[in-house]
Amino acid sequence: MNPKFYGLPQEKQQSILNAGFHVFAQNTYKKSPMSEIALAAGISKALLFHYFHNKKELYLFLWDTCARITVEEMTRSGAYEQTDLFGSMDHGMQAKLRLMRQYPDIGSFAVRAFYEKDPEVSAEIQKSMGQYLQVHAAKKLEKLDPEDFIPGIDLQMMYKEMYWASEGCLWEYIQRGIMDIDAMEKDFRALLDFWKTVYLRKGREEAEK
Amino acid sequence: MNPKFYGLPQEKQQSILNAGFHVFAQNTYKKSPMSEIALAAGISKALLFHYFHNKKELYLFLWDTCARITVEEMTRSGAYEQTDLFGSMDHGMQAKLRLMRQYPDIGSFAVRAFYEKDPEVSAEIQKSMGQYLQVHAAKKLEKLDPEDFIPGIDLQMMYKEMYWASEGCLWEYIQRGIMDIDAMEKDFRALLDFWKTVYLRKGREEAEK
DNA sequence: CCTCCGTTAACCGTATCGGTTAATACCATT
DNA sequence: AATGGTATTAACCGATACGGTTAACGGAGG
Repeated sequence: MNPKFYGLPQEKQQSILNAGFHVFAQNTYKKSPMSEIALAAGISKALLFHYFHNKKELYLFLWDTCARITVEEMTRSGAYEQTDLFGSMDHGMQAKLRLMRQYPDIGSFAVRAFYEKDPEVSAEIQKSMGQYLQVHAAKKLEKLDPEDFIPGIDLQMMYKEMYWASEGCLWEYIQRGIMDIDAMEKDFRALLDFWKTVYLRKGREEAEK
Repeated sequence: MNPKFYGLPQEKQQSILNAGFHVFAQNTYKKSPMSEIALAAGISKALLFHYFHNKKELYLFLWDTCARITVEEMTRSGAYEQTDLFGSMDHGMQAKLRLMRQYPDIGSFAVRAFYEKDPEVSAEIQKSMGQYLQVHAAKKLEKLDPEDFIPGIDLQMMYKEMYWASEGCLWEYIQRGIMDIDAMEKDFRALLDFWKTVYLRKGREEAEK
């Protein structure tokens, strides 16, 4: 990959990244044409090939960038430090939303790339994704104090359920293709508040009044 | 569309449908080649063109079939008659699972087709989807008796949350591409049970013991 | 006027597309 | 064995789209 790419104005860099995320998110690797990416980025195909010597290189660069900025944003948001469950979910989602504001298609791209089957890229994707996802769920659960929650609740199930609900909410927007981040934030806030009144002992007591 | 298609053995018909669902679910309409569908269905491209005169016809046929069998399965499962909320969700998901067992990619196809932008098909998709989704949520909520649920709960939010969670759970499987329907059913059952203990007044009382 | 450099139009060889055609393979009837 | 019909396909067609290259354009600095 041509280092001159980093010399580009930030804005141009982002529009190229976003064009790549967008096109690769919609179709298979093989069926995502470089010409389409160049068009979406507002540059010529030749120039795109000037910055990235071939399609594979661009694809893997996008993948690495995607992983890098996600981890960056996550740590910067402090999502990993938070001890309070809802607090850390809040920070995490905050980070995700900030990301999606800058790179609307980064989520869809990440999922597609992760499950991409094309032998030209799949191996390297799988190899490099070590840190990228999860692991945190289990550790997060251990630290929870059951006393904070309503009696008898299955905390693991609760966590899984919350995760699915936020993913489901996210996907509703992603699929629709309308990236209204503000609306997403509102929805997610509502979810968090709802969970607090339902799952937290304290929340329950207040709601019953 | 050639009526001889219905003369085919059920098994062959399904394999063609599934091939279509699969390929069209993975890529845009324009970038989903007929040859690939034929290959996946185990027939020649020429024969596929014998049953469906052109790509557009096959696509719209798949869409109609998708809508038809979904409604069929839903009504057959009795999901629409049920008055109890969890009961109707149970029946509904049961129907969905049965569908996905027969047509693993029908879900992904439906979503993609619904949001397809290609002018060659998008208009007709939008036109014909009248009954296909929603409407039921609002009516279902009106019939709920707040006395059955824990006091102070926002029923609309609860419903939305449950919907998102099941969608999120579903998508996790769909995205992964491994259609382990039995595992999905188990997960969904667990969700339902969890919700009952958390949201239902009766469930809460039992759990607190 | 020259040179450098970001940028692109135009090009190249090849692969793939939607769709057709003419010929096969198959099978029941005579 | 010859016949006729039907299911199925290999081979083909013109058009287009692909990844990647090249030669040239245009503007800024000297």
